[in-house]
Amino acid sequence: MSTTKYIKPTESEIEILGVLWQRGLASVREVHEELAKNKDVGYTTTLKLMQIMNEKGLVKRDASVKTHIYQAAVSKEKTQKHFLGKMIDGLFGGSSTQLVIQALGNHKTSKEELDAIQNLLNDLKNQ
Amino acid sequence: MSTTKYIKPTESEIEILGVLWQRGLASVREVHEELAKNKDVGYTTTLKLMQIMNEKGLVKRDASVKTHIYQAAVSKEKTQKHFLGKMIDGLFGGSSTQLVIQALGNHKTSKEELDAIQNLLNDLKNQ
DNA sequence: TTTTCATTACGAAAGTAATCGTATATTAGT
DNA sequence: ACTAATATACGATTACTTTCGTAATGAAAA
Repeated sequence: MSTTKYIKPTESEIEILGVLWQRGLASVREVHEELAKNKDVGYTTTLKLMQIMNEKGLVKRDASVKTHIYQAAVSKEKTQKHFLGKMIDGLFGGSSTQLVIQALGNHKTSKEELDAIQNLLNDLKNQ
Repeated sequence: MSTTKYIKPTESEIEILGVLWQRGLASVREVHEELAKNKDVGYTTTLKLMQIMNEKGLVKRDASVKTHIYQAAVSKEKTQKHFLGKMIDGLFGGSSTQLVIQALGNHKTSKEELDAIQNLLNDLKNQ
């Protein structure tokens, strides 16, 4: 039995995790530059957030070098799963199917993607 | 051009909207009793939230009677769409397919539901 | 009419998230 | 060794969300 409790990242924290999931390792500055592409925010704000995330256990860092190097300490899949479940319960009446239908209906999906979903669907049907 | 800007409901506000979407019309007490089934919260808290939601334009109310009657002023679909889009962008790298795969993979889905998705998929393929 | 009861209005506090200015420290270049 | 540049640490502020106590209101019952 695990006593580790789930720490829910905030919206800003998810943005930072996104960069770390993509890069693997990154300094505060690298993360900040990436975020700054999409929004106007100060460097120390990003720094502070990442420090807080470190305290919470959302990221880990190597502080043995001058420029601390960070990495995500929570998995992308687990986080996706958490928020997906939350959304299904809160907005889709517990029906993942409803969510799937909305997601497919509202976005253009390429043939390749449709095929990928078709394959998954076939697998599920044959279980 | 619409100047109406999207108002993002908070988590508690979504719970209230959920009740209103389900019932159509409801008093504060009715909403509150519903919420109280799942969490421990005071009546005036629910009241206050619904008053704030009214100011924000998330709900409308008929105040001509003693017991005000509320209804949602934002559609379920629009709200679902908004949060879905946000989640796809923030957590699934913009790929709705990735989200669909996760959603289908992590939840047991009945044959009927799989068929419903299959039908939608066929429609999309034939477009 | 007076009391009682359910309702709304209001304000303030507590909790959480995000922001950034300033101080301090460390490294690299001159 | 001194200076400049870049980094981290820290505290404080602002904004947003949730909470609920208390007062005011209005309707129904006694």
